Amino acid sequence: MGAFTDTSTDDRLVAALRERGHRVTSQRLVLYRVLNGLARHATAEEVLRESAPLLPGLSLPTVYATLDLFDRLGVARRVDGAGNAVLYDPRTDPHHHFQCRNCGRVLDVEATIDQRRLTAAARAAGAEVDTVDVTLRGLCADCRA
Amino acid sequence: MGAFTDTSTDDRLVAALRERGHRVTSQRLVLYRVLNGLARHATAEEVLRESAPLLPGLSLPTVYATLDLFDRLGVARRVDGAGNAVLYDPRTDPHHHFQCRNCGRVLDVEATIDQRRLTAAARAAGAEVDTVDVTLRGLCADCRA
DNA sequence: CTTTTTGCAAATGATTTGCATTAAC
DNA sequence: GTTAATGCAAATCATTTGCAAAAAG
Repeated sequence: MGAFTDTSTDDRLVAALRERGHRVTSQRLVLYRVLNGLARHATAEEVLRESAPLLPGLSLPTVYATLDLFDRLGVARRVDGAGNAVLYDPRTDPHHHFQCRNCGRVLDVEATIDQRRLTAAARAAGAEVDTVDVTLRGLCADCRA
Repeated sequence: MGAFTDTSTDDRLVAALRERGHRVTSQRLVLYRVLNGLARHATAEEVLRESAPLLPGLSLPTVYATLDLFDRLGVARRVDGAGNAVLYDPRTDPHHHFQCRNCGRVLDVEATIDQRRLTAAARAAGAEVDTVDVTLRGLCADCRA
């Protein structure tokens, strides 16, 4: 069995797609497996590169559309890298990110914050908050050396 | 006296420039006054538009370079808008941002968080943290209607 | 004088769009 | 059958780069 062919998590994607009336396509299934198989933040280009052998003819516009759909469905997270390409994160559990100012690398930060005062302040301004993204910036271990 | 000609805050910029060995130029002074005069998040294009009458011949590359310098000097903040153009924020006091998923507008969030556990987690991974950016996302008051 | 900063024109590169074709349902 | 999803080629657009001229110290 090759890499990125595990189907054990398909159910979550299929359920999310059906719930919102989206179609279940082979592109969506494969991209979902690939992103989860990579188990790290990846760019659309990287996901395409890993998926191409499994889906001949797969195009970059489809990868972008699909990964953005995953973000909207809540089965992946879009991570906006300052200036750099957008990353897609297979993790959907609570965590945050550190981005190196020098090399651009993004690391997971295994800590959460109390968001109540933040969301309360935004709600006071009439806004409806659905996510809170926290990005720490600085120098990673490698770039400090 | 026209708009954006107040010189009362020049000292802060001049001190920051001198401290790091950068030159004091009319472009830097004017852009700093304009950004502070706008008193809100602005794109490089917007800053150029407001500054052009005061600095004939001012170019967009200079505006980008200058605003990024302000961010590095700590006299302004760079705010990365998801997908949209980067914004530059004249405020440097502690606050966070809300960005509308629909119209892209960025609002200030007048609340702070306890960053200790976040920075501790990043430091545990060998990283040196210098800033913590928090962005809330959702729908603004206008777009909810 | 020396070195940084600027302006201009052109390049870059990630992301998106229009449209005809294909595949889900 | 209908409608959404895909692939392709081309467009978009914020941002950056190379380089000669101008300005700061």
